[in-house]
Amino acid sequence: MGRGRVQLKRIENKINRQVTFSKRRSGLLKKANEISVLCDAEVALIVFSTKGKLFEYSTDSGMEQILDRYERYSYAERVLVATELDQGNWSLEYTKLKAKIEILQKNQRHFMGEDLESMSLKELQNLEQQLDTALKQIKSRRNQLMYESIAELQKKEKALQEQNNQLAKKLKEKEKEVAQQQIQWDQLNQDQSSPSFLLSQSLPSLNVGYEEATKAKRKELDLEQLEPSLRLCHLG
Amino acid sequence: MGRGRVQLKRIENKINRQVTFSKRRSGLLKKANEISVLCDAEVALIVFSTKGKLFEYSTDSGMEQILDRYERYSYAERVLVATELDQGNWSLEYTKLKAKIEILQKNQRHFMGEDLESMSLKELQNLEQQLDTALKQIKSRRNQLMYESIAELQKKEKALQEQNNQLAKKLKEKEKEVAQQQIQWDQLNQDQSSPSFLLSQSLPSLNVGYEEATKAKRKELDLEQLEPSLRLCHLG
DNA sequence: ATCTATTAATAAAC
DNA sequence: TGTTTATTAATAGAT
Repeated sequence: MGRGRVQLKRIENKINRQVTFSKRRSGLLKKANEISVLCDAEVALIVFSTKGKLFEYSTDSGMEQILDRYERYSYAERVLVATELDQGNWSLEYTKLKAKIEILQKNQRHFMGEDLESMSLKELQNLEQQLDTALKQIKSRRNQLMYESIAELQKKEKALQEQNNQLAKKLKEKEKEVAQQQIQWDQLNQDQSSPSFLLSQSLPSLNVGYEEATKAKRKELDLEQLEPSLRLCHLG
Repeated sequence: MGRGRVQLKRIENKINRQVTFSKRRSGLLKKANEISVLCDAEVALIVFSTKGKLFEYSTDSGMEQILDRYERYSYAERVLVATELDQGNWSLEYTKLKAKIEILQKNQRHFMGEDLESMSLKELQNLEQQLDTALKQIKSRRNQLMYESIAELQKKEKALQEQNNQLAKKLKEKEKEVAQQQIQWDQLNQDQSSPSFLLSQSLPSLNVGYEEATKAKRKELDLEQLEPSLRLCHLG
């Protein structure tokens, strides 16, 4: 039927094959429907194009029901055949897996942010949410490690800062001490330079004055200098 | 085709119907085979006669194979097509998404490292690679931020450490200075105390005793108290 | 997608 | 069922 007859073999021309597929497919579906109606038969027709697109026809009883009926009907026979051909199971498994991978890859494209044009907002939202969940698991361990690292560094920083403050404080006090002694030293120096000639004249009252000043100074040091250092040791 | 056309309705005459069924059945199977061969399509055809007898055709990949593929493929898609027709756009979207989510979730289980028993090595390899790629993108930004944070903390730590060292150094020098002045002071004190007790012999030894005790104490504190605290700073 | 020449399918009869 | 035949339907190739 058509201009010239066709051989029953795969049409190599891609375009021709596609066109023929389209035409014959509709014809097949039509005939499936016709026999179903005319002859009161239950028909299920499944066609996958080369590209993997699905076309189907089924009597109004519904595809699922017919397939169930088929399963029931052919159960015994099929089990036998399957057992007999359990050597052929291998290539069967292969085809099975191939088909599975087909689906996985399609979804994986979405997981990888590709092929998103075909997705609705809602679908994208779902995808995003699921990806978030998946990522959380994997990021978890790494984050944990990094957070620990940061926390430790911060702790270290804090400790160093504290020590820094302590040292600064101590330093300041030491400087004060130095300044104080400088003053004393200067005073002494002064006291000595003028009474130095009195000293040779043996003036005793100066000695008492010196003792008193030294004693006071010593007391001050004990309180202000030694105590802080002790405190530091306790804190360190 | 045939003598006179036929209406598309059930043939009431039982004999006619049976005859037509037989003829059309073989025609249908033939055409199914033809499209399969010509167009490289996967076809499954199941026909139950009124009497319940089964006739079937399937591409050489095998009926079971095709039905499995159908189940997988149409699980989501079929629901769409079926409901697309008699439902409005709104519930259409809903059904569509529901079906799609179903598929996504199945694959997402794999993406989340669950339900892996059912996966082949090849599938697992694919999954792993895809996940790696996807994760890289998302981890990138976060890692960048965290690395920056760590680097900054380390820099800060180093600066503080340096400052600490500087302070410790300065402190040491100040102490040295203090000690130096102490010596000078003591010397001065001695120079003064010997001529002074020549003048007043009443209670000079008490003063000397005080001086000596104070000096000893001071030394002890410098060595045992201040040094450890400095050491601590270097280690901190 | 639409058209048409041609083949294929098949209804009716045997 | 299988054949034959008249007729319609399907469709290959072209537009």
